[in-house]
Amino acid sequence: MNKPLVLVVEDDKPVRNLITLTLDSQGYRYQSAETGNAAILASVSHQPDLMILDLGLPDMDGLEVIKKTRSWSNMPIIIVSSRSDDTDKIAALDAGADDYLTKPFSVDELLARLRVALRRLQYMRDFSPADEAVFTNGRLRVDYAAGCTYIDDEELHLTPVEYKLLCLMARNVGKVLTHNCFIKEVWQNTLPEDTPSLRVYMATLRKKVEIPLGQKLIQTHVGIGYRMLRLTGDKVISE
Amino acid sequence: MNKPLVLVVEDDKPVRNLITLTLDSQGYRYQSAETGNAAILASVSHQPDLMILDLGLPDMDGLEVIKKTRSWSNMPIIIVSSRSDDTDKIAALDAGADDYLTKPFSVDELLARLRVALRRLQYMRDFSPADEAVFTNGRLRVDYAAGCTYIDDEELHLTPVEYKLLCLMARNVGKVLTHNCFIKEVWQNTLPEDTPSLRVYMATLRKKVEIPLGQKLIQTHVGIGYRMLRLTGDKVISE
DNA sequence: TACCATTTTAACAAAGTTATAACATACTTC
DNA sequence: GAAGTATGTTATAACTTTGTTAAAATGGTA
Repeated sequence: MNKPLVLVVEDDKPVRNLITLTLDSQGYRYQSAETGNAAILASVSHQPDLMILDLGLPDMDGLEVIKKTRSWSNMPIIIVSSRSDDTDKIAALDAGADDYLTKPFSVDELLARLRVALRRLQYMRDFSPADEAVFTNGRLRVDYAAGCTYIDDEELHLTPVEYKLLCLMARNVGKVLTHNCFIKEVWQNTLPEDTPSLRVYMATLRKKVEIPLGQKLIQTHVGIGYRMLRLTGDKVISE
Repeated sequence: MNKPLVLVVEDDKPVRNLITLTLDSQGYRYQSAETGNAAILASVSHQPDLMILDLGLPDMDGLEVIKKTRSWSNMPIIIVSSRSDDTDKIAALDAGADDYLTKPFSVDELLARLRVALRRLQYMRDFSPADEAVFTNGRLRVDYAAGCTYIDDEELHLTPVEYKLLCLMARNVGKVLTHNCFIKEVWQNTLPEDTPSLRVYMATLRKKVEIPLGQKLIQTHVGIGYRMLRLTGDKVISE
């Protein structure tokens, strides 16, 4: 998980600031909401990794927020509340919250409990049925979950860059991708005027993929970029 | 989960009784231990679903119990302790505990937090790849329940880390696992510092496993990670 | 304390990957 | 059709990652 996104739901500004500043200093990304409705909206649209939720919100009870969120998500929810009563804690936990801290709380403890939740989340993601997503195009097959590429049932050995390029084109079959698009995706944020290696990689990819396939797969668009052709079943003789 | 089994580790008899009686009344099965060593023994041999752990034990620090348990299990651990200091909480949570209650605690809150942990456990079991008790790949066999590894019927002696690495790959046969994936799983809470040890372990694992097998099992994906190959064993009788 | 097994660190060799250059070929424009 | 530009190809060098070994730290145990 690269910089987890935490949704902070808290109407009291000083407390909210305390939390968000702390999160920021620890390298987390965050987003905040002051009301229950805003929280639900934000959690649906931004899909945060975790929610820190105050129970006393102006527009609706925190319990409602938990229940609504749980109707579609299993994201960890950590309650931070001034209600220290047992019944409140139990109600929140049973409604689907993962942890409950009573105000005033220690920032360090909050961080520790946040780490616990994220650790578990990571574990669940690692072990949950990884996207069985497999891309197929003619006899070419890319197994994203396994990180492997096949032609028929022969495995292709691709270097990381080659694999990334192929995936990028696979996820956009039929579309022309510009040079900049490739460079941005594969070489992240390096200098934009560097295309010579892209050509080299295309050459090796073609050698590795088109030769065993026996047909053209990567099409050049002069002055623009490249695209992967959509292959039909067995043999295609195009162009 | 039919009647979850809870391991209660607590040397103070009245508290222990309070907890176990409560568990009993709620329909949980339980087992108790008064010392750290007894706890570890019990958790290995009886494989409880969850552990309730007091940090102040006569023979060893509770932190040690957490760490030892975490070296082979991901069972939920709920701390119940009289130490209310932040640093104690943080140390325990970072060592692998899932929750932390300070004495005196409310029985009802403990039960609620227990339900949270079990709820999550259930979810994880539902979604984790069908946990077979024994993994077989060609002539390699890993008995998860017993924690043993065999080639043909010869037992392999693996250190804890080696065993974990092998299990991780076994549970993901055919998939490429990234370095980070290994580090997160095996070294739990250490940070994304580059771990040269991983390479060393792979080397020893290969020596221990591939040599007696007589074939390649662990494949390197440069710049990415490793994966275990699915072997088409000679000795496989049926699918 | 000293011993043992395990884990981590360090150093270097080996292997694999990526970038660069040089040249060949194809394409576009006029 | 020629000039100029863009792309394809190949080889090589620089670089990064990985494998391997040994030694040092760690931690548990008698």
